[in-house]
Amino acid sequence: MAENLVIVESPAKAKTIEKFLGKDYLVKSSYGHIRDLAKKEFGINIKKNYEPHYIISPDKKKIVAELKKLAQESAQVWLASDEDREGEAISWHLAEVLGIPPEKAKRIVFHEITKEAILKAIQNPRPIDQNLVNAQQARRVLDRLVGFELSPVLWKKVKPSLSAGRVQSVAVRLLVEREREVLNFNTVPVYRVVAVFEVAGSDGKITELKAELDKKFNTREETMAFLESCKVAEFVVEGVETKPVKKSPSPPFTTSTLQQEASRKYGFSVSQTMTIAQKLYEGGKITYMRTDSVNLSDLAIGTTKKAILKEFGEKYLKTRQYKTKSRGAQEAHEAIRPTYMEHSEIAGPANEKKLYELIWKRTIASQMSEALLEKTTVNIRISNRKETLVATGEVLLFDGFMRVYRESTDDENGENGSELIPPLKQGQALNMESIEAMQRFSHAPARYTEASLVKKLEELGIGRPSTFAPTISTIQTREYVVKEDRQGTIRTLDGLKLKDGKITGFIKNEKTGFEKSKLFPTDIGIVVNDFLTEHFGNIVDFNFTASVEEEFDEIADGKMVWYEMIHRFYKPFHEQVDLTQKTSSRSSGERSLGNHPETGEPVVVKIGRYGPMAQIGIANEDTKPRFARLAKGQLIETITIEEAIKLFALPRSIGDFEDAAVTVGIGRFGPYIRHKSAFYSLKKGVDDPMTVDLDRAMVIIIEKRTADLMRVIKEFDEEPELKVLNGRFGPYISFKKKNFKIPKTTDPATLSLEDCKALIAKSSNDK
DNA sequence: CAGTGAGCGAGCTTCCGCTTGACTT
Repeated sequence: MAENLVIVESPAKAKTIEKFLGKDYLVKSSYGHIRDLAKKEFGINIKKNYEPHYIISPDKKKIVAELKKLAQESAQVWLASDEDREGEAISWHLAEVLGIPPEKAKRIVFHEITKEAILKAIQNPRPIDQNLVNAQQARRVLDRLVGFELSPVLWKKVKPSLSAGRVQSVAVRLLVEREREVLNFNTVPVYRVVAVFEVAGSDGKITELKAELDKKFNTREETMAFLESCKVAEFVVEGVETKPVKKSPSPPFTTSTLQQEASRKYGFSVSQTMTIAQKLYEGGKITYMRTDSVNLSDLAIGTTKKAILKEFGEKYLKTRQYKTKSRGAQEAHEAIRPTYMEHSEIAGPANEKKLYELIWKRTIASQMSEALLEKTTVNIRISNRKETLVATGEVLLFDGFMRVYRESTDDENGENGSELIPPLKQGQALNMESIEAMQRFSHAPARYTEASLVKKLEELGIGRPSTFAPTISTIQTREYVVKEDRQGTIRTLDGLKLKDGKITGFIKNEKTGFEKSKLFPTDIGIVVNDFLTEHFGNIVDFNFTASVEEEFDEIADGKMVWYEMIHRFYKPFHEQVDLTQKTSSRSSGERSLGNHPETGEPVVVKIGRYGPMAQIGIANEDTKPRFARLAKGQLIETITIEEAIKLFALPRSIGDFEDAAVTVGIGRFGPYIRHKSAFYSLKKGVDDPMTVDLDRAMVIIIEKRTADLMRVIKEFDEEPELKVLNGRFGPYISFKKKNFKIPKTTDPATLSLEDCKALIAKSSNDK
């Protein structure tokens, strides 16, 4: 039996550390937190100074029992969870559960997984920092109180099963506010003018020089007048300015910057990025992937330096240490970097290779020289106008870090003046080749992607590296938000061109409103957000987290008592919850669209029991209202009365087949055909429910019937409720609406009724 | 799975932050 038991948070970390420590040390992992607040009565005794009631999480019972046993058998237990608020609390919970008095606990911390760092940590144990633990308890209790008091208000006032919380509700608010900015954006066209000049070099070769006018015109008339004057104008170089520009590399990856870059460069969702990174981490290929630190260990900087010298030479080397700038960072780990910098690539699945290379390049680049550019600006005077034409160009003098890595931006229509400027002298007259004026529309702020929302949350200090991906998925599973593509429309732009003394008009088409994998708030998201901002504005305030974080820091410094801080927050908050429960009315987001043009009945849209819907007419003794669900992409806030009325064209009857009526409608899962009480989905992008005809419907019905036949591997006359079917995950047994697995070694076609029943019985016994 | 659109109303839902697998119909 080992003399020493070391407990860390992550099993992969345990494996690595065990190698450094040798035989006398057994290194185990707690798999994160082992206890949490009970669910009953908040798990908090509000009357008794908010005393938390912790229980061992069900999925941790096994590991806790194992750790308990090992702790008893060991002479010493080293608590080596991360050095931050949560890590300190994990150690404290472990000490409590394993029966170690906190003052006797051997708490050790290290920020990098190297032999030196760990041996040093072992030599410097300390007691558990109770103040830091209390800061964590305050954080935990506050989040529970907010979440478990606000959510039930929503169940009562909006819809059951909804949720609210310090983090998710702000995330939704950001999306709702951005959506409104986009929808209310007033786009205005202006004319942008670009002139092309021909410049002869010393060798007689002609190069083009493009210059943009420093003014944009609002009307066609103004633009025409400008071009008219250019017909007779002379163009002279007024000034040439060149200045050197340095570009520095970005710091190494944190969780949030990795999610952003993987999204921009490869289109990965944030959870996809985290799953791939987890694989790389478990395989020992990268350091820990949930971090807010940009710090690199000395060892890492050393090996990075070596790799740069070997691949690119001394000219490209410039080592540096970066400082974290994000709010509330706790820096328990290093930045995300390759474990071994000498491996510029790895073997494995394509996505893992891609992400690894991205991390490798980013890390390498962070220790490379700045890129040197020369930026040139040329001002060109127009003899008969006061406006100036400006040409800008950039020349790369030394690539530096850009040789391996360039960061992408969220701005898709980024236009960089990176053209080469021919040598020019002040006072030089230029030969105008043509001038083009093109309409350009101002565009609304961009909608958030998953990754850009994470970026924003991090800027506001809301959420942690371990919760960014789960938060993004929570707001989607609650259906506050959908991730979607939008087709967009074509818009026609007006253009004017001056060439050879003549002005001609032309048009150009441009795609607008096109969106790819963007987050859109739903009606539920909007209604919940408006309700929360109206009644609990302080909780969904963008600075709420930042201000409570300041108080948590005070608690951690021993300058504030944690439950007193909670009390100051809870008292007014709870009163507000009570007041809202009692006085506010139900919130359905109802919006009146006016009256039906033919029948005069009122048309309204609101959230009903089954989601957003339109209603024509009101319920009373003689009239019954009609209902229709809103289509995908339609919002209560923006739908027009015409669009709403159109929804009532469905379901429509399209004829008879096999002596039964065939109808077409749109349901919760999209457009469908209904025939003899069976449903058949319409093909996405192929069939339109408004135009689909009987012939096409018959084809769909027959296709579905054949597909269903193929699905059946075996049926039994004696037991019609039992079937062997082919499903998404392979063959399975279906019995009384329940499904059962078939062992992979068994050929499903050979199963007898008895075999199936045996498999069902076996599966039931396992549970 | 998809149709519906009220108030007889059981019992349930829910937070954030640490960690990984389990395992889908």
